[in-house]
Amino acid sequence: MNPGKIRIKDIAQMAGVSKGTVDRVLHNRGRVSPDAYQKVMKVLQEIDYKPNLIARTLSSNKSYRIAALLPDPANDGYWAQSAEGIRMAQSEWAYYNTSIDIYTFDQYNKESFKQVATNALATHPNGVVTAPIFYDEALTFFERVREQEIPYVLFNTNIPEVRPLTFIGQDAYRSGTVGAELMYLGQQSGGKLAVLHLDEDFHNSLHLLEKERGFRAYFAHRNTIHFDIKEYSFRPDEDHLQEKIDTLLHDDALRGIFVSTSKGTSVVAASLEKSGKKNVRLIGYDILKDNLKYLRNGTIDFLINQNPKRQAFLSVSHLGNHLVFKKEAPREELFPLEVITQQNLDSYLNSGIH
Amino acid sequence: MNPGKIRIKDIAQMAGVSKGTVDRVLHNRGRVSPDAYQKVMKVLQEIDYKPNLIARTLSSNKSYRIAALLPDPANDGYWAQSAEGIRMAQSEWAYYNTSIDIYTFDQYNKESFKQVATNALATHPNGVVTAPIFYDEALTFFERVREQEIPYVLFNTNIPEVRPLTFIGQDAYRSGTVGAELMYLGQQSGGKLAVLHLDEDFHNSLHLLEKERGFRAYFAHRNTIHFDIKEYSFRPDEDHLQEKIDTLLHDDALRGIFVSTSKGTSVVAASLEKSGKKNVRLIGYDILKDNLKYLRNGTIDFLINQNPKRQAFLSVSHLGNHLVFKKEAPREELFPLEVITQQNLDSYLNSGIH
DNA sequence: TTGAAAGCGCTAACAT
DNA sequence: ATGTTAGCGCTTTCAA
Repeated sequence: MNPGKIRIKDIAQMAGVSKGTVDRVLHNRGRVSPDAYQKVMKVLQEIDYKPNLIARTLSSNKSYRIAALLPDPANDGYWAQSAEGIRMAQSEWAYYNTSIDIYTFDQYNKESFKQVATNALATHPNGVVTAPIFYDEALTFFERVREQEIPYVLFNTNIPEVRPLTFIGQDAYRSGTVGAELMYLGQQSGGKLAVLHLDEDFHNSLHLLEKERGFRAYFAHRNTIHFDIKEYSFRPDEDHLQEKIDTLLHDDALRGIFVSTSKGTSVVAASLEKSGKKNVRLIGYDILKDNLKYLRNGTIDFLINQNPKRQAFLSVSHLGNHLVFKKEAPREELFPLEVITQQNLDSYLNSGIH
Repeated sequence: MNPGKIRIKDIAQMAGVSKGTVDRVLHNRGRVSPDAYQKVMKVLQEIDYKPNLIARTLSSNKSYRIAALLPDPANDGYWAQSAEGIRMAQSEWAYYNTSIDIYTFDQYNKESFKQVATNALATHPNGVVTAPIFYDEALTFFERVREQEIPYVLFNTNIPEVRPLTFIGQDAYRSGTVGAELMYLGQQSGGKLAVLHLDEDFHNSLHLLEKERGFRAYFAHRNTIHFDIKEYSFRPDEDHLQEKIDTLLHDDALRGIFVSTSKGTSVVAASLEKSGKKNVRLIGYDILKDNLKYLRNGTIDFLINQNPKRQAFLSVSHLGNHLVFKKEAPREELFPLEVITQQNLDSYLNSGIH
């Protein structure tokens, strides 16, 4: 049927040992004499052995449980998309005896994260995927996860110090330079620009700071361009938030606003639309329901897509491949910085996840 | 281990028959007494049996050959990327006893395609993936393929009439409107625009015509914008090609050029750079080596990414899943229309295929 | 018409 | 340290 295919049995024959020995060498299970080891390795080097993953999976007949921790998707379009990605992964991995348990926590409440994380860990999952939005709490959590030797994948926010199996996300600094580039496109130099962060825990959100740094660097490196760039940061539950944004829009010298979060984007867009100003460029993040109408009617000029659905989906994929198929996962996978405009929006909405 | 899972053995037990009988019922193989049939069906109706696809695949121990037909990647950056995608698919699917044979033909020679297609079909592959760039020849080819009941996937160029298992590509019309949008960004109305096709067989290339149609439609729908849009089409081996392009660039009223093919993009960029003109916007296709430097130095303003590598890779994936795992493939998968700029280019170059 | 059994390639437990 | 063997769930062949 498949003449070219080399099986463990064949390797054993070629090396003059038994299947068991080959298996031990392949998986570094030890209990192999140096002599036998050499013989097997020699054969392995000569041929390109590709294990039959189907047989491997069937044989080991293991089932895996992956715990996925993410902020509550209710009332939050961004995390809703992440959750959607996890759900797609669920049905995909069901074929491989791998289930994904979703644990959601309150994105505004660190205690809630700690609680949920403890619960998740108590079930002794075989792997963990998380969007570690609380820095300190994530550190202690992953210390415990690592103690139990459970592999874990991070998405959305990176914490390199915890050395995850994989990080899935974007380069925040470059994201900022892309924002700046889109801001400058066809514009004239001069006037004011605002960088606006709308986040619960801004000063702990390294990636938002990085976006801003990138945004500023773009202009700083071009000395023919001069903008007065101001930073504003607010909390979603801040008092008089809407008024504060209205006020900053009032400035007639304002030429553009770069909003670093998806939820901030629609909030600012609402104000901007209300103000009736046509000459303020607005750049924000993500293809969320709340953002769509503003992009369509031109209030938002560009969105940068962080692709939360795919981030979540791929996080599970990498972890699943690691557990089930023993494939090695990349240390990190940085998504492209997708620019969404009125005209290409639908092509993104209609495209699948694969 | 996996308590919820029902196996054929379990069904047999419940129905009071043997595994073999259940299998015969499941696959309508006949040779089952009405009585036994009833008993099995009754159980099947009560439970939700999901066959273990892994076991099925291993057991049937089939191997599959997929024939991939595409233009010769030598000296063509675009098709080189497609070929790269096929090669990645090769190593991916080698795990599943599925090999992919690559057949390349001369993209400027229909006879070559016919010849190669005949050769490929003569090997009786289990599936075919093709970029059907020659319309008429593709029609007759797929007629023969269908006669042999071999499933086939198209990518790059769609021919809906041949009803492929799946089409992988982009919406060419929308691609044109995206090009137009990028052309208009921050520009003032008035002046001339050029749509340039550089293709061997332009009038047979429906998708290039569609791009142009989309490009024009964008402006036609906005009656505040007025551009004089001219179409030029050349063959890559056309006499005095470079001079002709130089000439059209000479026009001082020219404000922008939309090039509908990837190879055309770098050709025009070379002329444009040489001309020293800074006020002509250039929009083209694809992240090819030849295009990169022009995007980096600002000669090319935007690229629209068709993602040939991923198109090819996914074509094989869908076909492979169909053959090996009996998964159903989507009728078509349209890729997002990705906008590539100076700043987000690297994020695309660095990102993987998954 | 039916049941029993071999086997797909790999893993892992079990003798030796 | 090494070889043998019993599965994993399904397909398919072979007796009965």
